[in-house]
Amino acid sequence: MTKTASAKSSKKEATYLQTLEFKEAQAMLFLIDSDKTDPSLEDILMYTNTKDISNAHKALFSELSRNETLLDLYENVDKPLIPIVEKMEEVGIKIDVPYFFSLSKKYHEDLAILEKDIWKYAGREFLITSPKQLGEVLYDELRLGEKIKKTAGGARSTNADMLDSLKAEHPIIEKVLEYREIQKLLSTYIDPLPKLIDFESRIHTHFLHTGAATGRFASRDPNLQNIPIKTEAGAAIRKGFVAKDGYVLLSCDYSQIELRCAAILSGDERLLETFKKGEDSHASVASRVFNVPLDEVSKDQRRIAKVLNFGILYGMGVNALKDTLGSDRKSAQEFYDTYKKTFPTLVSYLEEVKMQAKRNGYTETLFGRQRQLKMMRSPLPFIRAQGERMAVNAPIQGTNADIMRIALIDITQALEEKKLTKHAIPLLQIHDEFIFEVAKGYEEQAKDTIVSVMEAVLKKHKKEADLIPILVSSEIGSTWGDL
DNA sequence: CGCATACGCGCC
DNA sequence: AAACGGCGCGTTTGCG
Repeated sequence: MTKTASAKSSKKEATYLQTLEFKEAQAMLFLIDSDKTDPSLEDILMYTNTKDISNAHKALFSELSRNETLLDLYENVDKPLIPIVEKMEEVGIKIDVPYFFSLSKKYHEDLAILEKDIWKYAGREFLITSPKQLGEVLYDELRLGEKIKKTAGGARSTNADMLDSLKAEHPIIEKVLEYREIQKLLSTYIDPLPKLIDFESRIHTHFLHTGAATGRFASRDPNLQNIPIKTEAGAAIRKGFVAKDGYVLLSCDYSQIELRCAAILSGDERLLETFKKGEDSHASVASRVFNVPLDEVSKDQRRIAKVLNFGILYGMGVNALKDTLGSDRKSAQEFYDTYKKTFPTLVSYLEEVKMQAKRNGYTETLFGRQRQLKMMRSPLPFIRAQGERMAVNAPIQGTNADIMRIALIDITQALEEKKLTKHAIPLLQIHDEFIFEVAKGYEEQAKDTIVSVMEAVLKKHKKEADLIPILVSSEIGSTWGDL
């Protein structure tokens, strides 16, 4: 059997010769204890106090069977998902290798120029990739920055936020930021990815179905869930992910899914209403918080509402709000208070989640997936606060993750029923979206099938939660960058 | 030399 | 002071 499966599938020697039995055991253990992310064989044997995977599997199934909800999740969601995800890994996604090479050449040249510029400004050569050395140059030698935030380890921070605030003080800053961006793209994506291709120029990630404590997948070796998109230089990388000849790429993503989950879980009427009406949710929230008509919401008001919306999902405090908005403490506090006053049911829901987490030691998603949060009972206030933030986020992120899992199963079934299995093939899952490879001529049929299945997940599996429309937007293109 | 850690940063 | 949830991964640095 897979004796060879390395202990913690350690970075270097990860062997992925994992049996179905092992993966099922992982899935069961993860449903029982969300902290057992990507459990190793040893973890599983240890937990079940058994000597082989077969007995461990039996033991886990027997324990899982004592909880109807978790057993249901296992039988109908996590277990059937295993072969589906395995198939996605096997298929992989094609990349345009010559294109990656040309990007590499260009960016390495850019990098060399930036390096020279930076050394010139610094008055000496140093390792720009070393935060320690960069800190010495900026803060000791060039004497930039008055009040420098410290890192967790006590060093003067040189992160992008810090550098941004120093931009006006010295031209070296902008160059360093550029250098960092290009260096990141080269070393993490552009240069490593082409080394990973198979005979068809396809690369194969490994999805960890027990990868994140909330129920999300993780993607590893390589991680294809963090391919750049934000900056122009980064987005260029997505153009290197392509459909094979005769096919196109199709992306289908849930829009505002986490905020919709928050609306459903909380039952907050005002939040639900913005989705019922199909409004731009950030603008709509802005209109309510700032008490202005929807069509008079300013750009800045919308921006603030967006930060508030996201902040709520993450358990953000006033301090973080202030930093994110770049505003003063007083107005941050006002925004925060007004938001809470505007969505009282949402706030009381979040309080309820924290209390439940403290009482039970775990949170639950809409579908009953648990996240363990024993830390809620810690004597240390900081740990408890951290637990509260996790507690607030876990049901929201986790419900989204459940919906994605169920959607993938339903999509697979629908494609089989419509005889589209060979013409529309799922390649990637990226938390709120799927990427498919679709045969030319089948674009519309595949898109319609997938979108309607995705939009129907809640009303099909959770009728009582069918409160607002769940919308999916889709794009078709010959490269990922076109989506 | 390999390994763990700190730091930083890519994505949702 | 401490920073808003969930991940994976690159480079540097110090250690055994």
